[in-house]
Amino acid sequence: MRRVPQQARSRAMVERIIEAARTVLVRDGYESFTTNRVADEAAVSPGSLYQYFPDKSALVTEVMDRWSAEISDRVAASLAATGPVDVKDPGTVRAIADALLTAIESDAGLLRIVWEELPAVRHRAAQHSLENRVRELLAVYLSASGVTARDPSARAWVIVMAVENVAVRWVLDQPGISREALLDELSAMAGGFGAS
Amino acid sequence: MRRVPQQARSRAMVERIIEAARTVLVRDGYESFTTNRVADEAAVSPGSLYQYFPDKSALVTEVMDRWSAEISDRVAASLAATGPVDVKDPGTVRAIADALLTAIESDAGLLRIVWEELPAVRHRAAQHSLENRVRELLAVYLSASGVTARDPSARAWVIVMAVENVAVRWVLDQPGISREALLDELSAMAGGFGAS
Amino acid sequence: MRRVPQQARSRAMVERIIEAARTVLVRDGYESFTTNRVADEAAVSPGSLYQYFPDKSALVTEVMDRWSAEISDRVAASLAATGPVDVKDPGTVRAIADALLTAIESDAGLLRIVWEELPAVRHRAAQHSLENRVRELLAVYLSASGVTARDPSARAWVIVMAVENVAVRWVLDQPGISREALLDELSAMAGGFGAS
Amino acid sequence: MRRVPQQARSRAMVERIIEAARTVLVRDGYESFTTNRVADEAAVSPGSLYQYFPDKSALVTEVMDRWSAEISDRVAASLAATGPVDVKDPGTVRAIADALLTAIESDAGLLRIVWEELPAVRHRAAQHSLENRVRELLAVYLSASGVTARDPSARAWVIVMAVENVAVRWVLDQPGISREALLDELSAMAGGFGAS
DNA sequence: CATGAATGAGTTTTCATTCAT
DNA sequence: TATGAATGAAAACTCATTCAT
Repeated sequence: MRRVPQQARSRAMVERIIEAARTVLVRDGYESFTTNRVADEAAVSPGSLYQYFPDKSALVTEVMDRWSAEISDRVAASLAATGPVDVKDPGTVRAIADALLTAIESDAGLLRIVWEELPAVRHRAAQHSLENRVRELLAVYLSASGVTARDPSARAWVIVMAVENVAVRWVLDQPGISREALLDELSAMAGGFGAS
Repeated sequence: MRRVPQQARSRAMVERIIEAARTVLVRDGYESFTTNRVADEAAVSPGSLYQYFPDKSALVTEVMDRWSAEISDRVAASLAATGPVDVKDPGTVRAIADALLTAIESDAGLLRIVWEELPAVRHRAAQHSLENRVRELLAVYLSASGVTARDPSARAWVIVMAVENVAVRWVLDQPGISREALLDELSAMAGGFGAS
Repeated sequence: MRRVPQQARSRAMVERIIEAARTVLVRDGYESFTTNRVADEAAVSPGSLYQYFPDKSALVTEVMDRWSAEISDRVAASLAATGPVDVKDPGTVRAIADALLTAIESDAGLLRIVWEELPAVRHRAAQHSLENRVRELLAVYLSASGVTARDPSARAWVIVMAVENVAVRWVLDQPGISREALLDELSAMAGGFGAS
Repeated sequence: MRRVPQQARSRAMVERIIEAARTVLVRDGYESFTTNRVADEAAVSPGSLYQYFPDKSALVTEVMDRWSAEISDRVAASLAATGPVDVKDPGTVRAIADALLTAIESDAGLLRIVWEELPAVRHRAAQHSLENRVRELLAVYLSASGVTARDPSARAWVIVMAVENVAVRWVLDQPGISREALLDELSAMAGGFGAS
């Protein structure tokens, strides 16, 4: 029998549980997300689950926190890969939207759960992390670019909401629009304000 | 004891149940939405409830169907009140967005439940009716106006999604932006495409 | 199939549950007193139990309330059977103690549970009903008789406690003392104060 | 690292555990008395606890045995301090009751748990040690004094029970009677028998 | 010996649904 | 048809106890 350091053992167990939670969430949906089912899926006893998470919602929160961290990482990675963001360039919005799409496309299953099944009230923080990420990114561009509006913060808010929600819906609803066409429209939408 | 025609009695009962369901949904949230509670609220026995609805989710579906019909009606009513929609007028988007806001503002409580608490999977049809309504309206404008795009249907889809989601989030999140400013931004967003 | 009026049906069920609770309490003790076990014993589903009692402790409370009412009734009945209580008569204490013994002897099983197993904190009211009963009865005698003390209320309290506890311990511990001898001692104890 | 003889280490561990058990019992009550909590409080692993105690109830028993030994010691100490017990002196009962009060007052917290929360069945021996102690003491006095009764052992039993229970209730219920008044009544009660 | 992670049967309670009346 | 008492499977969570290290 292999020697496994304690630390490693518990880490492995936590990982197994979180992984199982994610699986159950995506496979069965939030209404069927039971602590017992997660324990089953993780091949772990219900008691063990409660040694690492104070209650069911802590489990969900953890899954969501990880998911939002992943999104952030992926957005950052995509942007880095695209090269430096020139804040004056109207292509910026496109790059950001592109990065965002890349990030959320990678786990559409969980995206659907987060967006459509989780009771928002209970998980607002993690749920809005996407928003925050997009807001941060666009804020830089918007303030730097020549875009003007009577109420700049209103404009920023509207653009963030629009880009975020349209991107999510495109991934979830598969409306038969090409990725390129979508990006075209999104940058037109944000950039077009210039003419207003 | 007055004789009440069966048909009428049943109709009244169904109405009472649906009304109670809506009340419970808005007052207590979806997590506390139990068939027993609805029966209580309707002053009806649980057994009766099951005489008209095969299961709990049918009840929710019915509430949502009615709600989306109301939204449609209100949008139509608002537009009618504003006067005829001139399809060439860039003010059209503003009018539509205005009508949409008016419609959803009138029952923000239920809007929140529908948007943030209901498991979307089970009620996709009703939930998407808003989109369909807006899509129909904008489709007319977009096709008639000079707005051109490489992919007109993509453009329409994006605008619909953007307007709808931004409007809903504005109502639910109360982001401290005036109604007028919001409408300004929304029409700029849609209209701005012209320059693209 | 016999027609049973609703009212009668639920009454019967409540009775079955309370009876089962009492049985389980006496047979298995408080630590094994489970809602599921009570439901089993009553041949009723756990759900039914909760239709009549808000929680486990309400069940216990009900059993205890009934038990203390029974005790009261039996004490009253015994005293009535003995004939009128002459408040000046030193035999009064004996009569009261006798009545008390008769009352608690009739359900020594439950007496043991109440006295030795129930967490006092949670059921103080019902648990002290014996005390109250004894206090009331003796209060009349003590105030009317020539018994004097520097602090009459202290004397009353001491006698009540002594009679009550000694009687209970005699029933529960079966110390090999005859009923008559016990009554002799108790009245000597209370009456003897006269000489102090 | 200092070498600690095994024996000594185990003794220290046992002590720590028992001490922790007592603390938890008094601080949190019997319903919250869990082996894990005791282990925590003792800064010891649950596994270690089970190396010295076969199960939870053995732990409780040990705490109670120690407690009753302490009571005995304190009673003895109080009596010793008061001076020699003159077996003919009617003040003897007073001295004994006084000693008893002193003993149980010193740890009213644990007294309450023992008297009101612990399932008596499981710990009868320890719980009755108080009685035994008092019985022994009073037995000497009663047999030596001129007190006569038809059944002397019955009389002894009654007095022991009365003194013990009244003393305990006085400590736990705080009935607003002075210590002196209580002692007066107790000795009157026991001594008054003389007149019977 | 000591550890403490892991266990899993068991606890209280809920609620969608049924069915005899 | 309407009732509502009854159901019972299942949920979240606990805790005395074990055993590999």
